[in-house]
Amino acid sequence: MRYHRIPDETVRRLPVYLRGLIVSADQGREHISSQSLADFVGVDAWQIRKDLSYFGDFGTPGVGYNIERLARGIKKTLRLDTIRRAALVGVGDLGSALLSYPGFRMYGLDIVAAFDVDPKKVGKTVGGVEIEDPAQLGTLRQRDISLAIVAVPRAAAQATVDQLVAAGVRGILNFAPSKVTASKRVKVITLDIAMELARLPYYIPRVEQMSETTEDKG
Amino acid sequence: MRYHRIPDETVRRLPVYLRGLIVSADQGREHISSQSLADFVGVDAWQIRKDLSYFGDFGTPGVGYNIERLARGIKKTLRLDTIRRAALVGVGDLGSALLSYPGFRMYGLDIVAAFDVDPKKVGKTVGGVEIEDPAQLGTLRQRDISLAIVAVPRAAAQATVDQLVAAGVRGILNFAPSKVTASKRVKVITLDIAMELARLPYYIPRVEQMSETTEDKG
DNA sequence: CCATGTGAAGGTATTCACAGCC
DNA sequence: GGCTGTGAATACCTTCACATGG
Repeated sequence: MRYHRIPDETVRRLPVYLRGLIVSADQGREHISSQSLADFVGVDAWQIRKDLSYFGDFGTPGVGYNIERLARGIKKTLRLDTIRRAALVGVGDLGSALLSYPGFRMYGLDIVAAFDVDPKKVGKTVGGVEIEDPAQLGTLRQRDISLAIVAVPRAAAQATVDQLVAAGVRGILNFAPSKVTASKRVKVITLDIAMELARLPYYIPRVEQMSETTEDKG
Repeated sequence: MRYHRIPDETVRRLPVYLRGLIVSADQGREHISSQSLADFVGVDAWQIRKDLSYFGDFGTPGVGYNIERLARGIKKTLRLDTIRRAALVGVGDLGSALLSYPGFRMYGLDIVAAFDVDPKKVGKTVGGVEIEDPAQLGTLRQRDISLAIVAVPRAAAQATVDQLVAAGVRGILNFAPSKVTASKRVKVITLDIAMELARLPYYIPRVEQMSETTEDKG
C-alpha cells in the first residue's frame, strides 16, 4: 500500500498516535504494539496498522513498533519534522488563551507573532509574544511564518484571512464562526467551538434508550 | 428517506446550516433556496438537500425553504429547541475565554456554572458566572445541568469526567489532550486544539504542487 | 508463537441526475 | 421555469481475516 494517497481521516488520526507515542516514550518504553497503542489512544489496533501502512513499514512482526522511529515517521509524514512558526491574529480572550497554551510545543508548532487592531493592546506581551499592529502582517513572509490562527470576530474574519494569504501564509486555523474562503494554495480549517458543544444534545436521547458510540473522532 | 437514521456527518453539518439561517434571517429574508444557503455556508446545494431529507420535508419546490421553519426543524432535530444548561470545569486561560464567549447563545446553550480546584479562584466571577469548588459538582443534577465542558490539564481530565458522569451529566466536550472514557450513556467529544493546527502542515506541499480542497469540514 | 501488513468485504457518505411539484 | 427530494452510482473509509515475517 506504500504507493497510495493517505486518506484525510488517517491524517486526522496521525496526531493522535503521535501524542500517544510521545507520552509512551516518557514512560521509558522502547517498543509498542499496535494493540497497546490502540488501548492507549482509543482507536482499534487494525485501524492503526492500516493507517500506518499507507506511508511505510515501521513495525517488526512479533515485536511491534520502535516508538522513536515511528514518531519520527509520523512527524515526517505530517511535515512536522521541522519547527513550524505560526502567527496569531486577534488577541481577545480566546487569542490570549492560545498564546499561553503549552500544547502546541509537542507538535513542533511555535506561535512567534501576535496581532490585534486595538491600539491599547499593541506593544503589550502575552505568553511571551509581543502584540503588533496588523499593519505589520506584511512582514510574515520574511519572518518565515507559514501558519496562522485567526481568532477575530466573525465580521473581521474574511478580511483577516485575505491579509494573511497576501502575506504568504499557507495554512490557517480559523476560530471565527463563519465561512472563509482563500486561494487553493492555502489550506483553511475552521473550528467553531460553540458548534461542537451544539452537537452534543443530539446524542442525548430524551427517553431512556441508548446509541452505541461513546467517544468521537473530533 | 424520512425513516432513515441521520448520518453523523450530517449531524456535524446541521449546526453550520443553522448558523447560516440565523444570519440570513437577520437580513430580513423569509425564504432561501438550497443554492443560496450553499453559497453562504460553503457546502454544496445537493448535500444540503440530502442532509435535510433525512428528517423531514421543509422545502417548497420552486420557492425554497422558509427560514424560520427550517431553523426550528434543525433545532428540534439537534434537540436544541430547549435551552441547554452547561457547566465548565477548569477556569484557566481557555476556561475563562469560554466563559466569556458569546457564541454559545445562538444555539441555546448557556454556561451557568464553573468549577476550579484553585481556592484562590473559588468565589470570583468570570463572564458573569461565579466559580465554585469542585466539591459542589454533585449539585449539577438538581440544577438541571446536563452538559459540561472540561478544560483542565491532561492529568486531571479522566477524574473530572468521572465526577461529571457521577453527577448525571449526559454530554461532555473535552479540551484536554487525552483519551477519556465514560459510560455509554454519556457522549464525549474530544477537541484537541493543538492537533487541529498540527494537521495543517500536511496540506502544505514543500514543492509547488497543489491538491484541490481548500476548506475543511472541521 | 506473536504481531505486522494488506487484500477483500462490508459499510457509510458523497455526488449525480432527474422525476415531481409549485 | 425553478427548486426540492431522492433513488442510483460512485467514492471513500472501516473492518475482517489471514498470509507473511521475525
